[in-house]
Amino acid sequence: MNGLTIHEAAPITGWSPRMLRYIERVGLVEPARTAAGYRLYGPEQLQRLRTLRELLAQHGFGLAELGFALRLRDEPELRAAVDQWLDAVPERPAEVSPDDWLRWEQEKHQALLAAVNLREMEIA
Amino acid sequence: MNGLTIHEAAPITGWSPRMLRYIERVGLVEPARTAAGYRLYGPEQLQRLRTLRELLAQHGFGLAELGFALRLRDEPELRAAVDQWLDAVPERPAEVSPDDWLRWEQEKHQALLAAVNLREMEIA
DNA sequence: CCAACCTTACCAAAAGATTGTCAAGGTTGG
DNA sequence: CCAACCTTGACAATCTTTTGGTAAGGTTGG
Repeated sequence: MNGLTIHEAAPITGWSPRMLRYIERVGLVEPARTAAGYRLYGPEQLQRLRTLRELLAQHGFGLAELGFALRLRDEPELRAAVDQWLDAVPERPAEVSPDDWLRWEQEKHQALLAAVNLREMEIA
Repeated sequence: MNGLTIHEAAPITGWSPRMLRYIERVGLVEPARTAAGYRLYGPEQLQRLRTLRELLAQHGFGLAELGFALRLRDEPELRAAVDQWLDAVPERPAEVSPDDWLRWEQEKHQALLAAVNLREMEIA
């Protein structure tokens, strides 16, 4: 039996047994298992669980956010989509010429009508 | 008046005025302002708001998660802390020698006692 | 074999995120 | 100046996430 059971690991790490299972389901800190399926927390896992407490406490975020950060590094497609959206047009809207703005103003009413049409299409 | 007001931008983007303010508070899509403080949505913001709809719908996550991804790129300290935690010991716990495991087993009882002491210190 | 563990799977309370609505007040175009 | 916008802020309904508990059943050490 090379590791601590969930009820032994709980008081050491500061998490409840319930939360240790939850943390595992989110994908952070996955302990080894015995042949029968019992969780076994080794030194690495215990250390990780302790630092996890500090990490969440010091910067103000939760398990969901950290789980999302994990997804971002595990799923390249997701990472790419998010990065692409975040990278888009962060610059000042100053490079638009007066002509463009004029055209924009003229198309404003048109755009509103288009939106109404879109709404109707969604309803139908 | 180079841009759409919040009630004009709403039907075009598919978000409600309330949500446009919420999206701004999360840090995604911040429109320009008039001297009096009125929000002005330009072509970039409108495009961003439309793609935001798709992004959230296609991959299953919400504004909070995307807001956290934004924080990760805006706050280097946060990024470093999260990366450091996620990078830690992802390898199999197979490199531990039997001697180490023996020592670990012997220290197990000791660790539990230490945990109890810690608990008492927190209470006091 | 039995007491004391462990497992998964639910139900539900507490907390947080999302969304609407309303109130009090400032801005603007005619 | 007035109607029709806009602003921020607060309260609240709703939905999801977080957390605890409990039930039904398998595992283990003595």
